[in-house]
Amino acid sequence: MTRRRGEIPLLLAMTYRAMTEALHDRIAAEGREPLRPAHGYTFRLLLDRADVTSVDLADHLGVTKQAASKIVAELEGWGYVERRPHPTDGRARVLALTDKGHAYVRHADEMWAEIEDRWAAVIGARRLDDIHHDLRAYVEEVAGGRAVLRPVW
Amino acid sequence: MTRRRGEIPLLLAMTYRAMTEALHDRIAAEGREPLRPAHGYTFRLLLDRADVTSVDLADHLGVTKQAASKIVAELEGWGYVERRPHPTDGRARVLALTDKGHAYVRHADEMWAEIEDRWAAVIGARRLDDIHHDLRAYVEEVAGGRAVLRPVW
DNA sequence: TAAAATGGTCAACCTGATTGACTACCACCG
DNA sequence: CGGTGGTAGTCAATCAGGTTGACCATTTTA
Repeated sequence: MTRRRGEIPLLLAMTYRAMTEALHDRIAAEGREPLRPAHGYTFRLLLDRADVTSVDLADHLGVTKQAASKIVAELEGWGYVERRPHPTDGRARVLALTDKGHAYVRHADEMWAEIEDRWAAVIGARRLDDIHHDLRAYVEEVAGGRAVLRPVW
Repeated sequence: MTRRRGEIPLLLAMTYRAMTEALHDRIAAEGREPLRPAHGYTFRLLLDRADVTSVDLADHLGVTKQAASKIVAELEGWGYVERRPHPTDGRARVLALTDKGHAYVRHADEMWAEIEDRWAAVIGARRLDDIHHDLRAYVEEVAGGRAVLRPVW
């Protein structure tokens, strides 16, 4: 099949959209809280760093601190995240995953992995390695490694 | 670099997000109307089919007919789309691209192509062909070819 | 030919975001 | 010290894009 120049971005969107939908179907089937991508990106940031504040999160997600604060409030209400006093800065709060939060991340990772596996079953794991490499190359070399993850709207 | 299982969906999101941002920067730099992905998906549908109604568009975008109608109203206001009386159904209107709409699609295709080219410059056109093939395989074989394109959030 | 289904519009509301104003605290420089 | 400017976080108002629900006009079906 020949490729129309400029068609790739659309296919990326369709693929990611379909994968996200698959995940949300599973989350809904489990009767979980309506976790959105922003929540997932939040989890991932809290896993990577131990000193994250709301402002850091806002920056990471590419939203205002008010929006980030709302997300944190939701996650706190569901028991996935805690706000602890900052050790040295009396204004700030440090965000951290609770045990429940950690457990959820492991669970979500497994669901994503299974979704990815269905792709691997069609094209082969080797191909997926290549794609991984190529996507990283775009994000790092073309997009400058900026990891803003807010949804495309 | 070894690949963590389940990492691909996140990378897809980041890549698509970065590409979309690149496009929007260009659109903004040209001083154009704030066209969103939904507008682009609309153009593409109108290119493919000559008898599209608002309900068809709603279905294609995965939104309600009211939401689709608003999008059409915007595009009509900007002169990209026309609503013509339906030849046989007195209730319906047929949507069609104006000349300005067609010109914009050509322009947008070129912009997407250039964004894609920057990726090709890093990983090679051959790799991009493979990715094209693999993405299509996911969309068709795993996601069942459903082409709902509404944004992920 | 009456009843059900469909295309489209209007209006009210929901939600996730924004902007703007404000408080409390920190950091630096005189 | 101490005041001045910057920063973390909250509250409140508003916006934008979407939804639900009611409705009319037309078309399709029984």
